[in-house]
Amino acid sequence: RIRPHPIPSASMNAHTLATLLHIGADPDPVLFQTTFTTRHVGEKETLIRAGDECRSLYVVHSGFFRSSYLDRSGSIQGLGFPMAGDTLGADGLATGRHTAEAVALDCSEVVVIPVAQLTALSRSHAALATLFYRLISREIVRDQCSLFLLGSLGAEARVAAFLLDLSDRFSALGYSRTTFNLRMTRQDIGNYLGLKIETVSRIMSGLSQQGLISVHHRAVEILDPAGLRLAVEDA
Amino acid sequence: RIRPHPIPSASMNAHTLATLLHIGADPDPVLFQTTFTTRHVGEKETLIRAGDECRSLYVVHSGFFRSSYLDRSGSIQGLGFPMAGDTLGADGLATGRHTAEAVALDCSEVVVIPVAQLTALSRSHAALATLFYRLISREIVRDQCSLFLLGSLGAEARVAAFLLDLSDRFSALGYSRTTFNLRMTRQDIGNYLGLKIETVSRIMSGLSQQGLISVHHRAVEILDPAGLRLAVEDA
DNA sequence: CGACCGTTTGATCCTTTTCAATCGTCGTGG
DNA sequence: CCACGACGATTGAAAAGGATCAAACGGTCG
Repeated sequence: RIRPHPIPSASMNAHTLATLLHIGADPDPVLFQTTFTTRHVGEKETLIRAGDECRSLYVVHSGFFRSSYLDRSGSIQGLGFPMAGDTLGADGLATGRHTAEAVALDCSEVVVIPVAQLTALSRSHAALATLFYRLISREIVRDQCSLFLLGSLGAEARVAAFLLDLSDRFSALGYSRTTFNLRMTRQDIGNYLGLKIETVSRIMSGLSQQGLISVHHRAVEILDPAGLRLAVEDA
Repeated sequence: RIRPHPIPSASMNAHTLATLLHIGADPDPVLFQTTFTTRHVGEKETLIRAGDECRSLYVVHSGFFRSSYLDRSGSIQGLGFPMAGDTLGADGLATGRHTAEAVALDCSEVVVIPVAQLTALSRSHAALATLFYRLISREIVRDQCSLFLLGSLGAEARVAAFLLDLSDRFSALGYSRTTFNLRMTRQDIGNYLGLKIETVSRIMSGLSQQGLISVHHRAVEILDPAGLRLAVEDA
């Protein structure tokens, strides 16, 4: 599906990028001089395909993605739902080829960081090198949290934790902490949490009946955050 | 437990490090000049504690580790069993504090890469920057594979995949691909695979009865690698 | 030799999956 | 504008997979 209108292209300086990433950076003039281009990604468009050569990293500027790992045998494992400030493609640096794919669930915009610039800029400016290392390391922390979710928590706790995580992230971006629309399908949630979609649906209903949330398809309202946190803990 | 004899300390140049990591590097003379110190870690000694300030990354030179994520509520999630060539501590770069701990299961030796040198060397030598980025990115790939294990595979498949992974890694280090001793307890395996120790034990016995492996406590022999791979696939 | 720690095995319970059917919503075309 | 069709979501009942509880076994170290 080709976008009918010209693809908007803009640029962003490194200091703004650091702000977007919530990574504190000294107001080094070089950070203002260094700019990256941004790229538009249409809804349902695949930004990164598994097996692709890794030419750039991407930092989400706006929009919403789904990233997932594809096994040769066809089964899929959701890895996360990156949104503004999150990084895409850091898995590709290791071997030069991406192992995970990234699809936009919303019309989105990403900051493009060519790998060539990654090393070139690391070389010229220590502040940028630090920025990049933190960027990539954050992916590790995020993945390890997900591992904890999948390995140690029961189904209800996983869903509760998932909703609380979304709540926090939306809130951090200035959206409502309590009321939001899920951009992903139940299938996507299931793939991410290691649950079948019936289970996800059932547990959503269960949390609703407990009065912790209110759900209508993709519209979610968090009624009792403390209660949800409790549902995560005691599992 | 204090080691009674003096702690051996040596150094390793960056080219040797790149070789250890199986990361191809041009024989740049600067790689030979740049050296890192190594550090001994005694059996059961904790190299990295969750919450510690992140001063260095470590690359395992010899030995065997267990790394795990600790939740505030006390529950634990195994993250992996790093051995020679694997990296420890890359989670700490994001915030400056480690979120995961690393314990030596064997008497081990690690190459120390101070974070200060990480940026300094990235600045002076592009080849080293590339090396470091690959190093850290590889952790992401590894974690994402684990996510797939936990999210998409059943208990038997997880154990089978775990054994095959160990087999590959031991083989890559020059040890036997078919016969090896597990350095970790069933509990450690369970924490890593998101299974209870009884389940791990039962499945080991099951694989043994199917003639795929032979187990006696921690001594494992892989009798039918293809069969094991099959056990991973069809789950 | 005896105590302890890690492992194995069995029986039962609980959670999640599976299979199946229905409902609701949105988009399309009559 | 309404009807239809497609897809996603929900719900129920039965089955499977792990967890839990409980007990015994085996090796190691004092």
